[in-house]
Amino acid sequence: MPPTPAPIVTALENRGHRLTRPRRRVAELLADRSGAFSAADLLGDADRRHVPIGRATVFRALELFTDLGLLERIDLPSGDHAYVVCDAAHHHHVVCRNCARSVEVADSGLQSVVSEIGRRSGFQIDTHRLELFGLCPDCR
Amino acid sequence: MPPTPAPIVTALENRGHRLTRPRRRVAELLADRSGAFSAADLLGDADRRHVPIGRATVFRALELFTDLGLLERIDLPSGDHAYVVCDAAHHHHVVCRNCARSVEVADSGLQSVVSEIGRRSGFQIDTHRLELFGLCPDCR
DNA sequence: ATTTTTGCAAATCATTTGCATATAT
DNA sequence: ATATATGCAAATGATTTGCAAAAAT
Repeated sequence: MPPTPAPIVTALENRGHRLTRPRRRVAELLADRSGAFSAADLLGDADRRHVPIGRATVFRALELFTDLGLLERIDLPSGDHAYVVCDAAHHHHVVCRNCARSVEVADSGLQSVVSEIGRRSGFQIDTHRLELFGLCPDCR
Repeated sequence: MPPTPAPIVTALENRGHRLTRPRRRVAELLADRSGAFSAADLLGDADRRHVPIGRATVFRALELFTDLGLLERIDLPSGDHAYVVCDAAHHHHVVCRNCARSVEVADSGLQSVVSEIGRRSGFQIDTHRLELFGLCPDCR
């Protein structure tokens, strides 16, 4: 049985969630993924690798991991939902439209753009999402 | 029968789409909406006002209008899909998390943030989406 | 021992599709 | 006249739910 990625173990423990076998399995599947993927992709991985996990459990784990900040749920230009693994706290993702590879990017100056928009619009801005899509260096 | 909003009429004509009764009806429903709304919201409007339009037709009109740049499809923090009416060409939307009111905002300095990210990540960035959520002046 | 989590299958929800009919050009 | 668009009802696909059994603390 492959090892369960440490950050996931700690994140679960910190918030009093149980470290179950199915959650570990999902964590392993995630560890082998790079870039953006859908719930269906993960279900497919599990199937292909004969890792037994219930469909509902996968959805529940994705939701939990997202709450814990281990994943972020993004929306592709097509409108489909996808997930990306997160390392840092606040950041955004650039996703390759060809191979789905994704990298986290720092908030380079976005913060001031956001406050500028808040000022101009009169809104009190709580959240923002910046999603970027294009071609990664390899796919260019 | 209420008037069909002019920009919609011209947008359809320009691209050789037919100005049908159902599309006019959708256009009228849109005109009476402010802020972000879902396909279901619109279907609800039609129902409530006894405006007869098929469900499929509403979805098809929303897709068409989005292609024409009259609407933008956004994703709420909840992950639900929503639409907002667009005036300008390129812009982003701030959506009130309380009343769903939305306003378009200019690209204040975002362009340079995007190119900065492109440079740092090595990606060739084609598209980006910035969605902002918070409280509008009235809901604060 | 107790509480949380699982897995299944059924339910739900949004969106799409096929196709015969109606409508705009 | 002819191509396009509609409406229906059925299909699809993704995600969620209820609930009894299983596993983690």
